[in-house]
Amino acid sequence: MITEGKFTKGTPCRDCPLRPLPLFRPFKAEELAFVSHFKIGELAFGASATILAEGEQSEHLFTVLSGWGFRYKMLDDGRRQILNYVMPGDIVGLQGTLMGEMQHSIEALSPVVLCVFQRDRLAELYREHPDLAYDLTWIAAREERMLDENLLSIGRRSAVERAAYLIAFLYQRAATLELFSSGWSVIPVTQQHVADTLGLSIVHTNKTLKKLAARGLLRWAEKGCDVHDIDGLLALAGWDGLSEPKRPLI
Amino acid sequence: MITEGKFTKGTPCRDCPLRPLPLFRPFKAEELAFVSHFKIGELAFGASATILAEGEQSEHLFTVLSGWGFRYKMLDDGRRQILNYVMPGDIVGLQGTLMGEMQHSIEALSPVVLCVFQRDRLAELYREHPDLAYDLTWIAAREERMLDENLLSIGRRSAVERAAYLIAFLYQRAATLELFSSGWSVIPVTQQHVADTLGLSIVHTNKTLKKLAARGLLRWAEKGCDVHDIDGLLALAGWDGLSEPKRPLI
DNA sequence: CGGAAAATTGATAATTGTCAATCGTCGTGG
DNA sequence: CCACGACGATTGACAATTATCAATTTTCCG
Repeated sequence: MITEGKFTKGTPCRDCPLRPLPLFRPFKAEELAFVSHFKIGELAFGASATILAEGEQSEHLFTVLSGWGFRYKMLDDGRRQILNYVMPGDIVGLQGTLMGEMQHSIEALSPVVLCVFQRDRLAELYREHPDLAYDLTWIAAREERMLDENLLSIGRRSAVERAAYLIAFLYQRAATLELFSSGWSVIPVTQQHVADTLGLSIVHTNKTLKKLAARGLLRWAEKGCDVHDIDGLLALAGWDGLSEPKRPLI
Repeated sequence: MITEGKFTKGTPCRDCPLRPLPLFRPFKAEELAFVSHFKIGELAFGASATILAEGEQSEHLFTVLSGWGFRYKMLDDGRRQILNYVMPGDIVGLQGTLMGEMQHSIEALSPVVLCVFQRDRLAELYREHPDLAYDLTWIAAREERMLDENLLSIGRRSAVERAAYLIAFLYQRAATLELFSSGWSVIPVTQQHVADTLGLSIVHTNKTLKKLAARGLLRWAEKGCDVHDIDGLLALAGWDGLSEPKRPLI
């Protein structure tokens, strides 16, 4: 298990594999130039590595370039709550960068590569590139929106509804990123991750997922959850699904 | 019940009653000048008025000048989840302003007065006042942090711990705003609000609060919760409490 | 005074958690 | 190639927590 990430120079932003996705809003040439300058390299982690730890002063700001991870907090006695998942295009470490210490940890679910940005230059970003500054706020507001949904789900949905919501949520996020191109759609989480996201015990989570499988909505596959019927999941959760217009990528 | 707010010219920012609080970071003269110009008036609501409704296009951006409110979402069948509370100095409507439609509603707990900002001028804020833009992002990150804590609480704490956490959280936020100057400390919520925040039923919430009262940690007073032993609540919740350095006010 | 909203209570039911195994898969070392 | 061990999934039995139902009581206000 790699805990320290491996640093490399990485690919230049102009060759960014993410930016061409239809999901992301177009980027002005000067913005691209600035971001290229803002990025100082890449950091690679293995699956289950700790990317950022609670209590750390984060020196840098990151964008996920590839891979899946999750943000979580723990209580003193070890109870863990997964707050949200991070996927390509997500910004990571912003809370820590703005407010000092990280108040949550981030762990890799699969091998993860981050773009590394120099914290010092953030002021320059705000000074010289108001559009990018706006984008940062936008991205923070988007995270808030996801957390609102999660809170609603954990607080008020039943176990089955909650599970359906979570799987549908992850499926849709990954689908818009075109992570399922290869034909099947496996979300790389264990049932323990699902349990820690839903606020349920592992045993009850297992029984709940079985119910969803019995309805033909999903199947538990090798190393994750294979979605069979996204519409069924959405209906069961009573959720409209993600409504994401074009979003910024930094 | 007032649903439409009453609009007035309001007090000029230079006489803002909030800004002098030690909680808020100092403000440069030019920032004050811009914000004065950014603010177009005030909007007053009565207790239990709907300040913003899910689905609305919000024309404006607001800062709470006085009063308590809460943000919430509902499922189709009426189940309600309170996401967070809003208090003086909090920004309201940012999600809607940035991303289009509001995805949650906001209701007043007590009479509330908002400062109203012209949405159109937001671009100008980003262009001309990078420090204020930074503050906006900072405030969004702060909200995210509070939501993280809430999520941890709802997902992983027991009913009693959850209730203790919530009351301590609200108490501390109000205390830093010096809302309890008059000697006693009553949080203006009903048990239904507590229930909808904790994700519990009203009956079980009542029994849970009784347990806290039996331990001498609080008492249910007229129109709210009177905190008797904040340290006891913090200890019971296993929570360190709010750690807020100076924060920006817009 | 009357009525409505909020708080309280006890009884009972449903949901979810805990315990204790078992099973399956997979990678490693012999 | 096979045994071993680790981790994750699965199960059944039972316990604890939380929800629901159905009153009552209390408080608040016009």
